Amino acid sequence: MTEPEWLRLDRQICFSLHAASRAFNGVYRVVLGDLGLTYPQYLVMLVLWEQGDLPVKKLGEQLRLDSGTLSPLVKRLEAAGLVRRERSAADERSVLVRLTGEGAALRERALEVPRRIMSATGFDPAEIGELRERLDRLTAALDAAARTEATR
Amino acid sequence: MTEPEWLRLDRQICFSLHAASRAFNGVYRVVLGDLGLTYPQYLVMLVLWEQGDLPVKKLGEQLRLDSGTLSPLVKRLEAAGLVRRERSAADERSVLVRLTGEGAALRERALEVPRRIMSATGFDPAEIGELRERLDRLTAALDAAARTEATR
DNA sequence: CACAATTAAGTTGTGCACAACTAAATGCCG
DNA sequence: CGGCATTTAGTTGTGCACAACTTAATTGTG
Repeated sequence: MTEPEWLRLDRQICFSLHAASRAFNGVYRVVLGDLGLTYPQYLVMLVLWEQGDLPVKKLGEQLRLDSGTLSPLVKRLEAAGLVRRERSAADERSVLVRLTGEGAALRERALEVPRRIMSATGFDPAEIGELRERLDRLTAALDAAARTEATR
Repeated sequence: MTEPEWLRLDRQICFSLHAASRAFNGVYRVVLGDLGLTYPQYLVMLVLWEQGDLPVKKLGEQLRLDSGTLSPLVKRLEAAGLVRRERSAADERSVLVRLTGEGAALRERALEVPRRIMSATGFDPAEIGELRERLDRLTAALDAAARTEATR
């Protein structure tokens, strides 16, 4: 394979992933519009619904997002009345993110989201599972490589 | 399957894609750092290297990006000395993006990028091809669904 | 116990994505 | 030909991602 062909191929691969990510985002934008949530905000709410109130730190670990992204995002959720932020009494550095009644109630309306997303993909559950497995493997490899490259 | 389980599953799927996209971005950030390019800027340069000078409009069609994203991005490429922007004489609405000598020369240094990315994925070419096929199919389905949902 | 290192959250600055809008040039139709 | 719709860029505003930095609280160690 000649080098120019490598560049062509690379364009196709990186472009495919970029496009898929943006397309997914677009569908979530439409589906979540009804709930007044963005896609990353929905991810935060999913974690809170599943695991209950959590400090910002724990949220960041779950979603692999740092405080630079989470702090303003959580503030917007608070402005929307879905969560409250409370300094932990035990450790004043930590801020606990708590669902409000309204935030907890939103879960009911969110229950229809997954099915709408699934049907938008046009994939059956098995295929989705396989894709997910592949993406997770890819992510792990890429994260490892980024660390190695960075310290090269 | 109970409804809470659907929410759990959804979190896993959307999260996997989001994570993969960001992980890819991270590797490109490291690899492209040497060239002084971001990932979307690299995509623009790939199109220009492959297809020669293009108006902003055509670039946007290729990359599915609108002028709100492309205008400032191309300006940054111009500030970096990689491209020039020229109003078309034939149609004064159109702006032609032209590679400078420096921009064209950068292609040489970019030739190593695809191999570094490939090796970072830990996937062989066949597996990458398969993943790409699946992602493209997913993107097509999602785009179609977003249009249907939007007009529902 | 005092103080240096660590940790949690937040802030600042850059860049991308996208919606909504503006401005200017072109095309088309009566 | 004149005026209106369309097309092409660009602008504005919001939100996310991330790097680099700041601040305040806590931990660990001499």
